[in-house]
Amino acid sequence: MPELPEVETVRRSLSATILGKRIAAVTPHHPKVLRPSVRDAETALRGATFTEIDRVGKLLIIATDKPDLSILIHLKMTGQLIYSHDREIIAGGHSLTHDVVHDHPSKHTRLTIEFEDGGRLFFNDMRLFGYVEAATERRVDAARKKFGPELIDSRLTKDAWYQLLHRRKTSIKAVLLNQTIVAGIGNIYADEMCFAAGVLPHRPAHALSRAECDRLFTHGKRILALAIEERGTTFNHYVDGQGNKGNFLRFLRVYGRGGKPCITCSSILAKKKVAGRGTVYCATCQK
DNA sequence: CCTTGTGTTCTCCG
DNA sequence: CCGGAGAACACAAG
Repeated sequence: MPELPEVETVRRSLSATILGKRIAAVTPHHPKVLRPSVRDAETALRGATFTEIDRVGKLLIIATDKPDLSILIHLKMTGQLIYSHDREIIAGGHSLTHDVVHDHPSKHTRLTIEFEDGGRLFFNDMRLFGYVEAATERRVDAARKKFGPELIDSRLTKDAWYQLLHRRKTSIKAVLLNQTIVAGIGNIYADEMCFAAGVLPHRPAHALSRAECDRLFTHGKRILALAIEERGTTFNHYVDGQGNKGNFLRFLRVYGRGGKPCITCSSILAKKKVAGRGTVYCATCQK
């Protein structure tokens, strides 16, 4: 599942490949992926050049050189954005190589954006929850406003973090997953943060002590930073902008490990639904 | 039946 | 009766 570290990795990898390239053609392979409508988005995108890629939480915001046009992209659960360029090296009139980096479009490719230099950007999404949206500045501003601060934002202080959490009556897991309270955390990192902080995910947020909130703050920042460094977690579908898997899977201590022994105390990790999501935790290590 | 991110809708409470 | 919080539902495919 693409969460903040995965989307940030996609942002960085695509920033190195698609910026400054003019869009020659937009080919939708499924009607519900392009917003606000297939026709409007196609018209807006054709001839545009991507100038900068920003990210808020799990949402990518790509600026263009067209007036009042940005592109919002959300990968949701199974979305992938993969850039591919069929490289042809011509020497002495002969084509020496023709490397097709990826087998695309695949059956889950919902959109292909072709650039004038021959490079192509594929939007794949098995589940069809993700979208590519042509947006005005007004729309982008409205989208940005819905997000709370990010845990990796250096402007977010420990005190402000405590203020965000300690009044909430719902579970700490539901708070961590709520994008309007804190942006970018999904099911994988929520469970990892609770484990690292020694906090049971179903505890009401307002029942957490200052020390427990501080531990969530410190470990949360550490986990997200390390996950970005390791280019994200590939559990099922996630790949970066070049089709490469992330390396953070080997750092996971609880997610996906329900029924297996705790890394710390060897007791069997519990698994149950919290905040409507599958949740793994250690009933011994987490209080 | 399970998996999950988020927008929408419903319910509850003061 | 309004507003807000929180929970439940809808979506989608394998």
